[in-house]
Amino acid sequence: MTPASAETCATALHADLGWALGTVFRAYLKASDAVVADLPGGHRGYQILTTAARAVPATQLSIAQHLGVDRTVMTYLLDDLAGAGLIERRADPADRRARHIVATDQGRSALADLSRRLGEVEEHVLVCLDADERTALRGLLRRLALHADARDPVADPCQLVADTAAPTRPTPRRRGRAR
Amino acid sequence: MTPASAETCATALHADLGWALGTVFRAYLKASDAVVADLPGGHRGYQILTTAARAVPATQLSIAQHLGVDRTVMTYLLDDLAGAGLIERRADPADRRARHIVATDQGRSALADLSRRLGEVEEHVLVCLDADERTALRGLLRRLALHADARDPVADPCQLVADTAAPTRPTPRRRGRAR
DNA sequence: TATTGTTATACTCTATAACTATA
DNA sequence: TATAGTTATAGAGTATAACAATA
Repeated sequence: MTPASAETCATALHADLGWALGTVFRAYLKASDAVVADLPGGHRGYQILTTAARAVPATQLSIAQHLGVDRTVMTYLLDDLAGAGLIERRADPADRRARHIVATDQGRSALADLSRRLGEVEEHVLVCLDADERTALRGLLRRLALHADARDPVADPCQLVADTAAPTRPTPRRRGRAR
Repeated sequence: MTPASAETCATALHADLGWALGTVFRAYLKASDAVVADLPGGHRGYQILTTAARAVPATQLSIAQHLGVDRTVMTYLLDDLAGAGLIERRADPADRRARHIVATDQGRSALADLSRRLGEVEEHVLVCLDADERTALRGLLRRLALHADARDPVADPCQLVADTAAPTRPTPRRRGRAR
């Protein structure tokens, strides 16, 4: 076991927002895995269920987009949730191509239980922050998420990095056999 | 196009820390994709490079653990980074099983360029927050990430959800053919 | 015997393409 | 013609298992 481990690596990356986001996100997923383990679709199943329990029904496509899921994957996820009796697909009277996703009574009661337990997990993930800091973080993340959700196109970053003078070489992203 | 879209769905999920984290993380990945597109390993390649550029060298395994990557995947990632001339594997004099990962000169100059451009992307992702809020968010996320990084085992959540009275049914997590 | 790193393989997950039905 | 949803399939990504070298 080399001495160069935890805090060394951490300090190296502490300025990287991407690393912090990824690490916290992974920690959340890991901490909440047990709660959603028996739910079809896991974490995404829970988020679908949350959307489906709302008063105003959303279509498969709109849910997929706002959850960052491909629409073909959404089909499978909904198949499983419907198979478990948690959601239903209903024809959109205004557009017979689309389906409204609504939670069943069973889905709502499952959601209530899951929400309570995930709330506990969230607090546990934030355990090293005090009450004010937790509120602040939740608020900031929520604003960022809503902002990102609103303007999905993400046009600007393309301009930001328009001067893409390849920093290394145009490696085709896939591993090479060499050693 | 149904009226139930963006803000409807968003309000439904705004209380969910997991959704916010995932959405912001995806937004970051999307915004920074172009910057790391030509770097072997993409985002993870960048984080490995950051670690490799530090004064105190880290081993493959320690990097893998702190980046949430399987050690077998780390081998491939390092193969590509080494193939591009950005990092080197050096024998750990204290333990000849382990390899120290160090950045080459080329790797350091590539890292400098990438860091600058990723910094711009980060600011762009945080564009809807003012300066104080950005600092606050970075600080809070950093503390959470360091905390999660320090105690990887994540023992507590298992106790938190010890009373796992399956909320739905023990679905084997995989999709069923039924419709 | 346990651990680091490597390799091959099997597996999971995702996305592409093609199709149906609506608009 | 374009869009919502479905399906099959190919492809990317991941992890398991087995191995070699070292502790």
